[in-house]
Amino acid sequence: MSATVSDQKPGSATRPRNPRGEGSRLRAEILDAADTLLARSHNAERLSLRAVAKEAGIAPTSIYLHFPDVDHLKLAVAERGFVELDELREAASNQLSDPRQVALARSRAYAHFALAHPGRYRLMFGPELPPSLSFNAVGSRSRQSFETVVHTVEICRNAGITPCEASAFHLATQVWVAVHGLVTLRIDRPGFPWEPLDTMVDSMVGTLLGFDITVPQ
Amino acid sequence: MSATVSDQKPGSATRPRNPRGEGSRLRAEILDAADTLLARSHNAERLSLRAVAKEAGIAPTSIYLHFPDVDHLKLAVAERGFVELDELREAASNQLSDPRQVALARSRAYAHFALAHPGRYRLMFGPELPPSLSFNAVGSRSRQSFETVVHTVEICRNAGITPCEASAFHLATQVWVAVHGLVTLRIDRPGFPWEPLDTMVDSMVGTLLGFDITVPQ
DNA sequence: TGTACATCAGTGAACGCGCGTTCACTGATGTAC
DNA sequence: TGTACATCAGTGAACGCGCGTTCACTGATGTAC
Repeated sequence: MSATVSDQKPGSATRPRNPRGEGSRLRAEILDAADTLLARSHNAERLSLRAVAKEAGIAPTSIYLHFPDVDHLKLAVAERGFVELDELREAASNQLSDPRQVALARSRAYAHFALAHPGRYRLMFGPELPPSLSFNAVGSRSRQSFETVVHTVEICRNAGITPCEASAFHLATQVWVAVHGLVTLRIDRPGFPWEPLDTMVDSMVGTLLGFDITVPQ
Repeated sequence: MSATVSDQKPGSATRPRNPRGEGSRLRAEILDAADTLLARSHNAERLSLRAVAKEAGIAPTSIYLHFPDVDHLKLAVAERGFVELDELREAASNQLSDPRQVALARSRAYAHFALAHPGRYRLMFGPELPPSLSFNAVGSRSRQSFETVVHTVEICRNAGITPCEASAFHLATQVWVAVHGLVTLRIDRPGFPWEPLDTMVDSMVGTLLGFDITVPQ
């Protein structure tokens, strides 16, 4: 058990600098450290630049090599979260053909992501990012993410499943806000006597989209 | 326009002390100052003991005459919020007899309260209060507040309006989380192309409770 | 009627902490000549 | 082959700020004797 040069504890002061030309590796390390921090203390903790630097084992000033300020760091963390959320929803539904099953599976995947990563979820959909970063502008990651919900609902409509008088945008918005409310309250009020998560997601999404939740597999 | 002794600017250093025996007046002044602060900066601001003291025109230490720590101050602010929310819902529905109209009017009043007082709403339903204050325990103000939703749904069920296979608790929970998701996202993502608030509340609550939204007045 | 004392409604200074950001710097590695 | 210089990947000290909380205190008003 002899200590060697390659022994690198996280947060150790002997972190080796990246080789020339590979400075951008630190950017990923910073974002990883932020995710770690958010995962560790999911109790309403805020992300701070200094805490991220400490977790990454670097000086606070080194963050500025890759982000102009702390808000842009938060933005980058949120954007990585949207990528992961989209991947999880895709993975949960790409083997399914019934549009109803697709809608339910994607909604469940969304809810599971939120409850598995409450800190990241809050950064993505909560009040911590300043509105100046225009996170809900058309074309932004979060809007792209919402458009996949609209698309899923449109497939249901084209299959004649949902009530035809409501627009896909209208229904997608309802599904989004309902599942968002469900997961945020489950995170923030864990003492409430919640029914099982999947049961509630299926029930609410099924009702809002106008189909029964017990569809054949 | 001569200055007299009774000229009391808010935050002035010349705040007169309360008469003997009336020290508890300050408690209400502190809570008023907290509400003012929350109303002024509803952009994700946190309530701080020092900021409340400054707004009330007192020394930070004076808060401790009435609250053991900052969390109990926040708790008191939240509890006043629940009282006001209950009053607003009652006022919005006490002239109505149709159970469907009652359910919709109370839901709309809830949503209006949240959007009119986003800072207070976040304190009541968000992550800012430590779970140790057991805010969702049976019998707490927030649980009492939720029980009124269950009661409203029960009246609908007894009138044969809602689908009979779902329990009132089940449906009330769905209504609560749906409207909560709607108002928090409207607060935190004001750039999204939202449909009118009342339209969305009526549509979601009507769908979840199983009745059409265009009921006769 | 006078006075000592208790109570009440607060205040003021100080503590140690974490925060975002700035500025000047260090020291290794590549490249031009 | 040697050397001056530019670039790159970071660091360290310091700034002013707001935070929650502590401790000892002040000064007015009531009450007991």
